[in-house]
Amino acid sequence: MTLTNNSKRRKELVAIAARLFFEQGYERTTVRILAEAMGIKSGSLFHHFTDKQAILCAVIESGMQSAMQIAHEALEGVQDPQDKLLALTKAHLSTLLTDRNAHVVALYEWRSLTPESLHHLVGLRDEYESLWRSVIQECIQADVLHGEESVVRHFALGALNWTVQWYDPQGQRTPDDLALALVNLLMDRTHFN
Amino acid sequence: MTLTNNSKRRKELVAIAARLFFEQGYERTTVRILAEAMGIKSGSLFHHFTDKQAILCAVIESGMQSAMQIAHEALEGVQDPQDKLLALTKAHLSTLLTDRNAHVVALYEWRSLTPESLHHLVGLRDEYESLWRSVIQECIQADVLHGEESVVRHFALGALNWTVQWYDPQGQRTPDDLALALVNLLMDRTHFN
DNA sequence: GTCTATAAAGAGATAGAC
DNA sequence: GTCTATCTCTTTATAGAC
Repeated sequence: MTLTNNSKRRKELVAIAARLFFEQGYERTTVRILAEAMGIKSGSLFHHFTDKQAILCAVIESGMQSAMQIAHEALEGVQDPQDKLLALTKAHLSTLLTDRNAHVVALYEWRSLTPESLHHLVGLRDEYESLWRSVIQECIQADVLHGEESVVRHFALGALNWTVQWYDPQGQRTPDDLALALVNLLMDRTHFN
Repeated sequence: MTLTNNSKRRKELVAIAARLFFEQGYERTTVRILAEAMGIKSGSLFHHFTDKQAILCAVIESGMQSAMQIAHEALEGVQDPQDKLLALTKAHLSTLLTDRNAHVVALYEWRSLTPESLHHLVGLRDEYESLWRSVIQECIQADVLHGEESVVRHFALGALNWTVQWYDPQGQRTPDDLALALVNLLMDRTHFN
């Protein structure tokens, strides 16, 4: 019951781990710190997860899945390519900056995964990137964006993923403001207000 | 002689540490691994550095200084705001992707610094960002870039800093190609070829 | 499912000889 | 400046009782 358990309790534990991995980084977060935050002793942790790395894997899986779900919801019913790009950008920043945990860990801590876990998760990552690929391709074909798709996509996602390094949730700008600013920067002249 | 030693030997050791921190991350690189790569025993390491974190500090300092120096050289004699932006972008990608070590560590491993080291290095970082601030401000005033300076700067640097996550040195694109692509993406329509 | 207790390994760092 | 030897502490993980 350890590997494929999606009980409410397990989700709580994964959420707590996500918060700590986000705040301190995976390597610096010990199993004792994790257990204490979960209200249990460190030995009990290994009843829920086979090892520490499995916790990271669960956090990253949860981060990718929530990013994917919110992105799909954001795109629902949207037709115009530029509107799609804005919606996708807002969705991405929303999971990154509002619920600043699992998605951030998914972006920054993949190096600590075992090859097996990486192999398991790489499909999710590719699925998410495919969403971006198709929307950016549409924008290029509609002539509102210019450049090679893969380069534009990597630059856009880089600009977004780096926001976690400088964004201040207490500041005056909302994630949606930032999304608008990026899309306006990438496209010729201002199209949105 | 440990703290303020810039001998050739010390620079070699810092360069080796930079490579390992870049490849495996700071936390996962043990002092034994460092020492082995340096051709000495782990005990000898502490003749050169007070502790492990001091090695990281030296690596980051070296990364910031080389980024700064190359940026200054790139800007020398350049007058046009767009040309300055392109030069600065090329310089940044050059230190990040060609000599893929100390500058990358400087960007990604600041969380493992002690408050004292951070305080020591934050001035260097601010100095480097000021270069970017002034060039982007010039571009906005010259009407070739649009938006708030700080937002544009963070997005541009984010897009650049994220390249280390996906750039393939064996691929067909050079760092200079990428720099051109980014500047063209940020500015209205294509200005450079 | 959680506890206590602890094994086993690895980490950073030190001391003193050469 | 490097070595050997080792200390001390922390880490992940396990075993068995409750």
